Amino acid sequence: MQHNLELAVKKGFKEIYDKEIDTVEFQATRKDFEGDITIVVFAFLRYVKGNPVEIGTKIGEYLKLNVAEVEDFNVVKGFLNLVISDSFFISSFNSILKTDKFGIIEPKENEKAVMVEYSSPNTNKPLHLGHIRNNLLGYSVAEIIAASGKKVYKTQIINDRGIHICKSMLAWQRFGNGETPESTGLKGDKLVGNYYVKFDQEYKQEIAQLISEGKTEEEAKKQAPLLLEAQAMLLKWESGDAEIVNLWKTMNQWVYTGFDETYKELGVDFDKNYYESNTYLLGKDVVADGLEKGIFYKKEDGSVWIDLTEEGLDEKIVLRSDGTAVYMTQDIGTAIERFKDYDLNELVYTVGNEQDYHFKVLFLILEKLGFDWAKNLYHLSYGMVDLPSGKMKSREGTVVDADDLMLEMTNTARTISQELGKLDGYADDEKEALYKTIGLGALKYYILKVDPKKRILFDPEESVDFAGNTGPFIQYTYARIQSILRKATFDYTVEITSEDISLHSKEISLIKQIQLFPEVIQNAAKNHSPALIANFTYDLVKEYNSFYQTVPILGCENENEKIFRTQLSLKVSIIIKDAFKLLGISVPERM
RNA sequence: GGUGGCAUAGCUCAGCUGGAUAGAGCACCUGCCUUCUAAGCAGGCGGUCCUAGGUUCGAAUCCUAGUGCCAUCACCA
Repeated sequence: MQHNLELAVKKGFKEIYDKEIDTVEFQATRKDFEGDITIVVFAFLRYVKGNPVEIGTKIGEYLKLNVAEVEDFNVVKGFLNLVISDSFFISSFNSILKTDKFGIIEPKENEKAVMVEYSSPNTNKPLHLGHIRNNLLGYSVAEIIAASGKKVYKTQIINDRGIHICKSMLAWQRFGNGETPESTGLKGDKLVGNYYVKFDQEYKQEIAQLISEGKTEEEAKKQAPLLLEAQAMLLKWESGDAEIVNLWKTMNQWVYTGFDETYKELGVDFDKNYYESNTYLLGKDVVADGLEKGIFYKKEDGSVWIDLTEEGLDEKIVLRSDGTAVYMTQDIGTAIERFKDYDLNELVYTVGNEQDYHFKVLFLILEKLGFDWAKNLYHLSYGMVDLPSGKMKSREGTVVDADDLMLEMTNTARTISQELGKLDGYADDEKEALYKTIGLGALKYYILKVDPKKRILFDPEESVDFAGNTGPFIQYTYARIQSILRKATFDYTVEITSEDISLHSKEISLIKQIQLFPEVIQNAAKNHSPALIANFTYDLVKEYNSFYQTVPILGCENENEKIFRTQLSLKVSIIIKDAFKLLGISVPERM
């Protein structure tokens, strides 16, 4: 439509003013003016001198005469508002109605894929609210990119080695009395997390003790026996000490079992897991290679660095003096590994904005090393989730636990649903499944509707809303449409044309909103932003509810109108479902 | 101190590549359930778009400087 108009406007300018126009600027007509699409006339003043109203009027007249769909026009200041005919909207809707998976593009064969990394937890503690944001974002962005027409692989790199896990292991050895998830009934990740906290408590006591014996705080922190022991344990692990490796395997397995449960509840999954214990040695040979090429340089003590001062950054270490790898080394190696493992073109890292600098450096290094895909690496950087009390800290127990939070959301959904009491005839297990759908819908929407890069302040005291711009509001609209469709026992598969009906303004608004969906998906994929999908869906639902409340659907006197409105409802519900799927949110048949 | 991000209604957030009188939700106030589910709809109240300059026919949006909050600048991850 826009394309046709653009051509017509260009042609009109040629005929009226004998001028070539490069582009025509369109926007949706604001609600308070008459019309459907607006051409910004100001932009033409570059080509033709004169009064914008006059120019707008001439172009308007030309379009009305030469473009069938343009029924009428009006000019307000420098804005040319065009009224588009019903027949355009009706035939546009008909083709949308016929399109299965409208707006969603299937990945092409033989095209290179995108890998999305998210979650990537440490194995010493349970997942918390921060991980929830990470998981929801990563999962959703992967879904969105897939819907935009690309093959996607979801992955995570599990931080299963290092001093942090040794701390949990040591505390368990010391104070655990052989506790297991089975013996305690605790989820494995919770049990291990408890020992991580236990370590910290005991460690702090030792520090206090040392300070009272006259050490400085700094000395005490470095000399506390527990820490020294944990470090010794790490060395043993690295040398392959059987007992330590066994303990490590056992405790990690506890954690994985716990994580799997949380991931399942949250509704996220992965195509491939990478483990740091397998990758932490990667990248060293690449560093050697880069050293030879002169990209890196060696300091006197043997450590290897890269100088990025010309790029406005610092010098960065890529290999320790003892030859061991740092985080950066490993990330270089892992990235290369992934491009070997899969036929990739892009790689998205879902990691908090505290690591902006790290990724900037990583991408730059890979580019300097000459990997042509380095320009297609993207750090999906998101803001922290803070509590009113400040930052969440696992060691201090000031975290909102992921499992607890999901449970609470389900409980809230249960309470509200029971108060409303609309679920007569539902079996108990159906009800429970529904509470989960609604509770998680509320949580996921709450987190995904905000721009990833902004920080979220989460107040556990104030529960997440279930009314207004929320997940349940949108789910509710879906359920209401399903109710209508259940009652629509007539045949509504026949095609309605502009011969049969004329459109209500609410129907036009609704069709206009529907038309945006494909573009929104592409935009969301390009910007890595589920928030765009959320906002679109909310607008769609608002339009629909207004339509629903204003005009009768099943109660229509006119058969053709009844059919058309049922079709509209059906398509809106499908788009709600598809859009929410991109956010990882499911929709209920009733609520 | 250097670098990066953020700043819009009392609160939580939209605002696409600059375009009309800056939009939603929550909260507060008014109406609407004998009609398709009121987790809804219609309306009201509420704004120096952090500040000051600049570019432009036109700036919440772009540029510069400043202020505030956050992050980051380790042979930690």
